[in-house]
Amino acid sequence: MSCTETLREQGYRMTPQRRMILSAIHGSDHHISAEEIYEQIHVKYPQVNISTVYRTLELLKELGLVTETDLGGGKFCYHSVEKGHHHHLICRKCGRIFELDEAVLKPVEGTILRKYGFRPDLSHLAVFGNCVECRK
Amino acid sequence: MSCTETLREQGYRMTPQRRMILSAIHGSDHHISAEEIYEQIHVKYPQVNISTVYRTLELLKELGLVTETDLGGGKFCYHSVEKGHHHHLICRKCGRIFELDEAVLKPVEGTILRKYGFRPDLSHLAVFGNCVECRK
DNA sequence: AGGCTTATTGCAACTAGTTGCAATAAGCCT
DNA sequence: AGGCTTATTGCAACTAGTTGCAATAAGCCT
Ligand SMILES: [Mn+2]
Ligand SMILES: [Mn+2]
Ligand SMILES: [Zn+2]
Ligand SMILES: [Zn+2]
Repeated sequence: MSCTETLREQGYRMTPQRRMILSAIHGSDHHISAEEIYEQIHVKYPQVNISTVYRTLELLKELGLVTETDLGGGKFCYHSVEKGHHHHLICRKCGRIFELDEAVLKPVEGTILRKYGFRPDLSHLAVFGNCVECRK
Repeated sequence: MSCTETLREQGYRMTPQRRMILSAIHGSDHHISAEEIYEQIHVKYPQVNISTVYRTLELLKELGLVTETDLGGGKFCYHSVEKGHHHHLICRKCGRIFELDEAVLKPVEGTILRKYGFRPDLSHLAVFGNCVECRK
């Protein structure tokens, strides 16, 4: 199902602003911040307000179309859920970011569900620590 | 080793402000926010600035005396590391917070270290999801 | 195509947290 | 105890993100 269909299905409307925000997210091959999305749109359409960007990201998160992660730089980063399930390992010393396969945390999901009856959302985690290089 | 000793050992100084902030954290049996710490001090000593609270919390984190967690309310929460190692399960629907035993994530720590050479800091995580009640 | 309902937007004012800088005060050394 | 070095503070100005409200516009219904 397309993003537009998902929106419409839940009673939300597709607006030019939302189209531009989605296109910025889908067009970015890395994570993108709210500020970066805003700047990209602002060049062509300066009347678009940054609060619309934040509100739209909030909505896209809720609809499960976009994931939000705190990668430690003081800003949240976003990407399309279509880009696959993975987590991030972030080095506290050098700041480099590595991908962590979803499978590594899968067993824990079951353990938490059985032990606490709690279904954790382990779909896009940021895990801080120290990388190979920085541990030497 | 006491908090004062840890500070001194690293060349930091013990000030009345730091004493008050530490005492607020140690005195609280739950998690406490920066704003709450500030309010508590402000009643008696209105000249103390909130930037000092934020800066001190930053330092105490770095020294490993205090843990910081985003429990989802838009504010960070703090508590003394002395209060034991645990993680939090936070329900996205009802907002209730449950404790998750550290042991549950221990095996993952080893897996990540072996597979990626990355030493993750899994000492105080916030895991979002849905609780028993809200899954019914 | 035009009218109507109501979701969405831009705006302005706000909140949590950060940062540079000059004034202050820990605490070392005599 | 008093002087000196430099870590720390208060202050003011800033950044990322949020929120209430009136104006606007999606898209349904005729
Ligand atoms: Mn990612
Ligand atoms: Mn805790
Ligand atoms: Zn590193
Ligand atoms: Zn719940």
